Amino acid sequence: MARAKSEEKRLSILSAATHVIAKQGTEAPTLLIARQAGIADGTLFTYFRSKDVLFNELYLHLKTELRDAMMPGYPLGASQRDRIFHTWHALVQWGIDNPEKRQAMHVLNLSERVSVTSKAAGADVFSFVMGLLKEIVESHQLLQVPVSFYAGLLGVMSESTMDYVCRGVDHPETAIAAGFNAFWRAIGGD
Amino acid sequence: MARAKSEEKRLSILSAATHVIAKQGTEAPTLLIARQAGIADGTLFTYFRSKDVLFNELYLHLKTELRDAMMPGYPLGASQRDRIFHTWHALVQWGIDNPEKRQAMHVLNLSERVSVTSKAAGADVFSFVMGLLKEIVESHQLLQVPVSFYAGLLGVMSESTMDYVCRGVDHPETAIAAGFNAFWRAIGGD
Amino acid sequence: MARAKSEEKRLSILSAATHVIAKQGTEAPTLLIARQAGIADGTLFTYFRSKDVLFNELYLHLKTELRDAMMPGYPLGASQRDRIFHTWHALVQWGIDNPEKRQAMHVLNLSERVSVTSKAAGADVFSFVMGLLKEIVESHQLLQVPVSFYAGLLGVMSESTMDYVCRGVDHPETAIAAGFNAFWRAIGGD
Amino acid sequence: MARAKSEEKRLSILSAATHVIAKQGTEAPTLLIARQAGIADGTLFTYFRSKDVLFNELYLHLKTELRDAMMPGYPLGASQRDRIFHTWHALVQWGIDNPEKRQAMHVLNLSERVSVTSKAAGADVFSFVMGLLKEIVESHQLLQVPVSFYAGLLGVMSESTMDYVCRGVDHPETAIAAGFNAFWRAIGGD
DNA sequence: TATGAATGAGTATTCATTCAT
DNA sequence: GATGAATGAATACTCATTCAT
Repeated sequence: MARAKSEEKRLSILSAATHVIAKQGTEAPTLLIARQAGIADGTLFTYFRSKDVLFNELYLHLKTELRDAMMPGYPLGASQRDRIFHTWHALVQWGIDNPEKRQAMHVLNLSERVSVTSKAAGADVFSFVMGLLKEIVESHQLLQVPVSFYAGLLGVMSESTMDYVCRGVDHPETAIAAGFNAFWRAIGGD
Repeated sequence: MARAKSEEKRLSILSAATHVIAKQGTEAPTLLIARQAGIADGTLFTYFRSKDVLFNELYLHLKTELRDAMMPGYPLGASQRDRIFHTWHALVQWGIDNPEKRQAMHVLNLSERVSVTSKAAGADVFSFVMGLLKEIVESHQLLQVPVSFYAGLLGVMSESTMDYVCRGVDHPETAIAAGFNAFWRAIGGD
Repeated sequence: MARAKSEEKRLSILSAATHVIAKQGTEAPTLLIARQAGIADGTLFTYFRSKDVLFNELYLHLKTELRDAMMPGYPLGASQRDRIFHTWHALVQWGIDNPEKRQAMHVLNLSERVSVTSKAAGADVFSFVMGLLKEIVESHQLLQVPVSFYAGLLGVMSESTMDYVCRGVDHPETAIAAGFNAFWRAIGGD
Repeated sequence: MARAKSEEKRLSILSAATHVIAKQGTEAPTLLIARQAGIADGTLFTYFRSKDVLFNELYLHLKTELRDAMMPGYPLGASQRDRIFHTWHALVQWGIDNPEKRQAMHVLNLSERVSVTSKAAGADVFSFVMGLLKEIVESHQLLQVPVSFYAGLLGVMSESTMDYVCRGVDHPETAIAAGFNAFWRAIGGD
């Protein structure tokens, strides 16, 4: 069998890895991840051939989960602003609700251990956002630089907003909105 | 007297460390740094007591260099837009001209090895920018969130711009300007 | 279940350490001990958390073994002379039969790596000898100095005797007896 | 020149080495010895070709000094007991007065770094004692074992006495005498 | 399949000794 | 001769991965 027995165990390893990576980075020993998952050191390697494989799979796992969190309630027929706001809000809310997952994703993004291929696959998650952004940016005539540049801004500006909220803030919704407004202006809105 | 400890050698270690950290991260062996600097393994430790000391000193060294690069030509009496543009331009230009230094600084910023003290000292570099931003943001009445939030945006949006340019682009100045315009709009400019 | 941690392997590490310490002292590399024990470098540390832990455990292991060698055949109801002679003989005989263990114990006794706690525990081995010596010394009215002084003499005079025998001698029993007679006279016997 | 310039500096290195070895053993870095002697690290090696050479020379230096301390006031025509007591007293007194030198000598005696040749040369220091002991032991008819055995007893029993006194004692002379009496009885005196 | 003992390559730092100044 | 920077071999311990049980 290509994949080992218990799916539950697989998930608990991914969850343990998220926790450990968020706290200690990618140099944390696999032993810690195994302990956190409640399994023996060696067992980890029946589920993931190597540490790098684990990290690549975790990266995609997290990206997928994030995408799934961004879908529900998407207002298909609404205005550009409402649609991109929904995306922004779902993204930031997920980050705030799952700080360890966000931190782990961030660390993995910078790690050499996650392959270019995985990173490319992870970027696809945002492909649907690209379409929306393209529509907006074109209508705003901001095409000196490609849409991917504005997609990048969405990424880092939302991260900035999450960081700010996570540092402790009285009214998260105000912050989320302020962040969005900055982004909306940045891409020529209003 | 014996050979004096050579400032030139010290700098070549810092430079080697920049190169190696940019490529491999902070877990790269000191042996590689020494080799890159053209010295013996042990010699590194006559210049820096430990790996951590080296990394902390390098961090401040890079921050200082960046600050020095942002000063010349600052248009003291000019408009808000011109002043913040000068800052933006110097920052982005330095990053484009010194991709390894930028990457190393980024890695060190995230590293546990660089102490909170060093990071605080490094942040002071941008204190003069804070003043300018405060002036702008207040005049634009964007105070639902503190100025530090917009300072964060300056950081990540300029990084985004540098990444974009470094990925290879025909007209860097266009990209730098496009990035600035996005930032300027984000902070309420028009 | 996985391989159980083998008591046999633990003992072979202790034995290898005895050999190496006797030859090279406590500064001998752990690599040598591992090689001598027929295991991999790193395996040593699954049995003993650190070099110091190994040395402390070895110290107590040897002390315990020595005590066990001194017990059998102790003539409970015999004269003072016969009882202390039995002790002397067992001690010297063990030292002659186990020159490496004796040397290792000696080296460990002087080493900073063996904790005060371990040394105190090791000293308890001789507590029963202290009782006997006290009885003898008091009956000989040699109390200008405390019994511990004469216990010290027992230690160094028996060591001296072992050294002498180990240097190569025709009739060990004659030497053992001569050494004992000197000690017996030293503590006021006869 | 076979020997470097300042005899004073040579002596201060020997003195520094005594101090450092007594405190830290023979594994103490030469850097510490140099510092203690008030000279540069490298200078030590113009006076002593290597660490081992330094230790061998120090060993003989200390042995010689001890011999010199045992000579004055030797009662040539006196009784056996008085002559050996003088030797004993001088020896123990020197040890009490110079605990670091005694400790260093002890450590060097056990060290692999001091050659067999040096140790043999060091033993010669006691050759004059051997003559006296021979005379006594023969007259006491204790010749089942050679005189060297009783010389060994002199060494370890006097060491034991010094240890006892150095541990802190109210009347050193009483202890010195008690130790001597034990030794005198051990070699058949009465 | 699960376990955890066994492996051995990898790494920061120390230190005796050399040698440029 | 004196200095102390330069050298690089040496060493305890860690950890990803394998494999006997």
